[in-house]
Amino acid sequence: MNHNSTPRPATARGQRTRQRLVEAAEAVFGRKGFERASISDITQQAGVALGTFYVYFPDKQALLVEVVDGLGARLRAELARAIAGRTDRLEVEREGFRAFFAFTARHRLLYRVVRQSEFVDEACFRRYYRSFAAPYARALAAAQRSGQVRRLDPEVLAYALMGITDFLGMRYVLWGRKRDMAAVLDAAVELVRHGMAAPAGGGRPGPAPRRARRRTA
Amino acid sequence: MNHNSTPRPATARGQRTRQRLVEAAEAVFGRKGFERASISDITQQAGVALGTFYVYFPDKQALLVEVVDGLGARLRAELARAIAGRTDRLEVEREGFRAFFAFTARHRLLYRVVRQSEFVDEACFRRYYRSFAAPYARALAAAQRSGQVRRLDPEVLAYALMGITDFLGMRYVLWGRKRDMAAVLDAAVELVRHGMAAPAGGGRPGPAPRRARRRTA
Amino acid sequence: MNHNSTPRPATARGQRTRQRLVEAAEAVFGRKGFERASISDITQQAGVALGTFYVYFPDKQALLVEVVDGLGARLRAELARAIAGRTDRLEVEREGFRAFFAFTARHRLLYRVVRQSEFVDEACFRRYYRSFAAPYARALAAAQRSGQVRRLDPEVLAYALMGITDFLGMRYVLWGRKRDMAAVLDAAVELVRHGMAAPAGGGRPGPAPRRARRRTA
Amino acid sequence: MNHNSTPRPATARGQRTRQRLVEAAEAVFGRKGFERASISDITQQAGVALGTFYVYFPDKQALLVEVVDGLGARLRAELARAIAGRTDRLEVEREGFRAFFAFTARHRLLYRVVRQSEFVDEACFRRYYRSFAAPYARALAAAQRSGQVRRLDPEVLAYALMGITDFLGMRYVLWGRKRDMAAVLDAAVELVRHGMAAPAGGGRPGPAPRRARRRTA
DNA sequence: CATGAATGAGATTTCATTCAT
DNA sequence: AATGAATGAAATCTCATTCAT
Repeated sequence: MNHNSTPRPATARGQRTRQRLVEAAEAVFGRKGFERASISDITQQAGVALGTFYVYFPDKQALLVEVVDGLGARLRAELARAIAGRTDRLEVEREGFRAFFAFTARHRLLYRVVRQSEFVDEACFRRYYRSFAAPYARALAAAQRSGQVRRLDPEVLAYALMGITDFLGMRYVLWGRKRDMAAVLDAAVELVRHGMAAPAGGGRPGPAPRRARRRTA
Repeated sequence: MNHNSTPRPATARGQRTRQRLVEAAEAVFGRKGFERASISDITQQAGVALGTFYVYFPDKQALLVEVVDGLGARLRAELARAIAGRTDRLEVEREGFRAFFAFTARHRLLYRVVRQSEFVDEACFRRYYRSFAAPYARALAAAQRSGQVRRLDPEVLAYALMGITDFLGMRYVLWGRKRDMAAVLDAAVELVRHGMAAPAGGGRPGPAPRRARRRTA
Repeated sequence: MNHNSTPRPATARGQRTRQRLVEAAEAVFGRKGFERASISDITQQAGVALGTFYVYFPDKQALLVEVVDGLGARLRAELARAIAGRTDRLEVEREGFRAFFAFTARHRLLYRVVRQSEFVDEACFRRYYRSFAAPYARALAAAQRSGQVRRLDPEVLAYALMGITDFLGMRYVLWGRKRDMAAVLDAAVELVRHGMAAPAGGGRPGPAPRRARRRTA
Repeated sequence: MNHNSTPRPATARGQRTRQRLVEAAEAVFGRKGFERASISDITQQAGVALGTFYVYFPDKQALLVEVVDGLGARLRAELARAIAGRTDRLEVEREGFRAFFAFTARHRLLYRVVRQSEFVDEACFRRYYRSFAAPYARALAAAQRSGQVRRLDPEVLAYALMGITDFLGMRYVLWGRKRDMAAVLDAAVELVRHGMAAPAGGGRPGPAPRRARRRTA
């Protein structure tokens, strides 16, 4: 599943140069956007000459694909680490959300880079989301079989949960600094656990929405 | 630089020309994407000379902003029409989802246009989502006060619900033709209503995920 | 000697509009330079519509010519007023210098407008300077005949004196605010009167350069 | 915006190309004027592709500045050569005038280039004149201390002398072919030496203005 | 491997001028 | 007389890509 056409560099020096370019591209694509980022921006950021780019990549698009695929892989690894060993599905959801927000906070450009790919290489863009959705749906299906999770189409459920995470990350990690992420996390998990319908007998004015118990940043 | 340098046209003829440009831009941006669409593409589509563009807009970006704002206004109007007169909050959610999917299906290209704006005029992009989130959160808060909706931070709830809709629209309206939207709608509403936790006593292998009762396309 | 081709407007309203355009052009040409000033800049400054320009002038160049000719005429009139009735040639020089500096201070854009014409209509540019030089040279020749002025080619003398005035105006009226113009005037007149050779017997360190007796700005 | 965005070329080939562009610009700016000269004119004259221009200069303005600065440096060098070794101040003035006229005659078009800079980069324009005025004034001050020159503010004197040269150059080198430059030179030097006041006892009709003894072209 | 000069197609943008009203 | 919409030629500037070293 190698989606670009240039072979891996033969020498260790080449490996390093290539890596520098990928990292530079992540920063530059995130900052300026794909179209506005020039190859020259990237090579300057990487500290190599312009022509060096074409030693490693056939064109700008290939580099974006590599960056997006790489970001996806890293995020998947981080999520796997966060939920490793847990069996309670709602625990898993909570820790998955938390890990995603943390990753987003550390890589604030992630969204922009991934989203750019929609207009450059749609296959890459879809692959990104599918690479999360597929195992997610499988895990949800397993949890349904074990009776932990309501019987809904697992793929629909997976995309719905990803949508929640994505939008809350955008709104509260990327845009907002005003709000305690722990409260957002609690609210999201509560929604996911119980749905938005008020608990039975809840017609009378209840207490104010639960505020976060400070747990983590 | 000057955000108000092009005044509204003084004559009816000017109004018409301007409108032609906006409509042409919707088509061209949707078809080619913002960056790949040239001013010349737009003026050709509109049937006017290249220079005419600059009579009405300072640059391509200004036109994108106008298109995105207009699109948001139309979608908001459609949503308002869809839920008009309904009082049951979960009915409102269902009809809102349905209307959103229908709108998306009719303007599949414009989904892309909105997303492109993130890299062109981020304020416009955020404004787009906020213009939905703000009234959404207010409506949810009202439904909480009337005891229909669980007490969660209304804005968080609004963004979570928008995330669900957005991702399901992307996955099943834009990408997938394979699946019956009614089933997706049902699953989403069920999730929203009850959450994902299995109903009490649901340990035994239940029936397969519910398939949609055919209602709408 | 009408150097442009459009006839005078027939109505009083037309006269006024035309005059507004000339005045606007003076300001705009001075501020932005001829090439960077657009017809639209001028008509906006004048408060008329774009098309109105072509009612009165065949093109931008004709307007510059009119502005330059007009400025020359006004300056000549002012100089004539300043020296009227004086017979002592050095008095005349002093008052001429003074009037020029005063005019320049009031019309700081004069230089820029006149100088622009060199690249637009060289005939106009030369005419500007010749219209000063010719009577100047005649007056100097007369003063030579009456024994007031050293016998040098009067035209050379005229251009030399104009050069002095022009450069001192540029340096001290346009660029510099640090210096008292009266001192500059005194120094210029002293140079013109006696030349720069030190007075006989002036080998020893003389007094510091004469400072201006405050007379006028 | 970035005034240093184009670094010096790294290779000898680059140096040569850059130099070719500067020389082409001198020719083209002189021939057509700054505004009427297009980048394409310059690159064609230099025999390189259009895009090559932007490898070495951020815009046309930067090239003009380079041309003007270079021109000033060359003229200063020529003046320095012309007066080297002379101690008599009036000899220095005469030789300076002569060198200036000769330079102007050889680079008649570049006179225009310098003047254009006023409307493109005023700092450059002022720098041009100041770079002559400052050492000129210092030299005059020294000559005053040694008793050769009348005590007048040296900077005023410098600008006055530059004005004389400039206007005589314009009138007799650029415009006029009718007159022998040696006569102009003589008259200028005589004015500078003695001033315009008639010598004592000069009331009677003297001889006609001295005609040039043929010395130089 | 690495370099950076060179290219030229293509995009944006400006604006003098025309013209129907 | 006055208007302002419309034009399209021409200019500037960008940049992915090639290539000789």
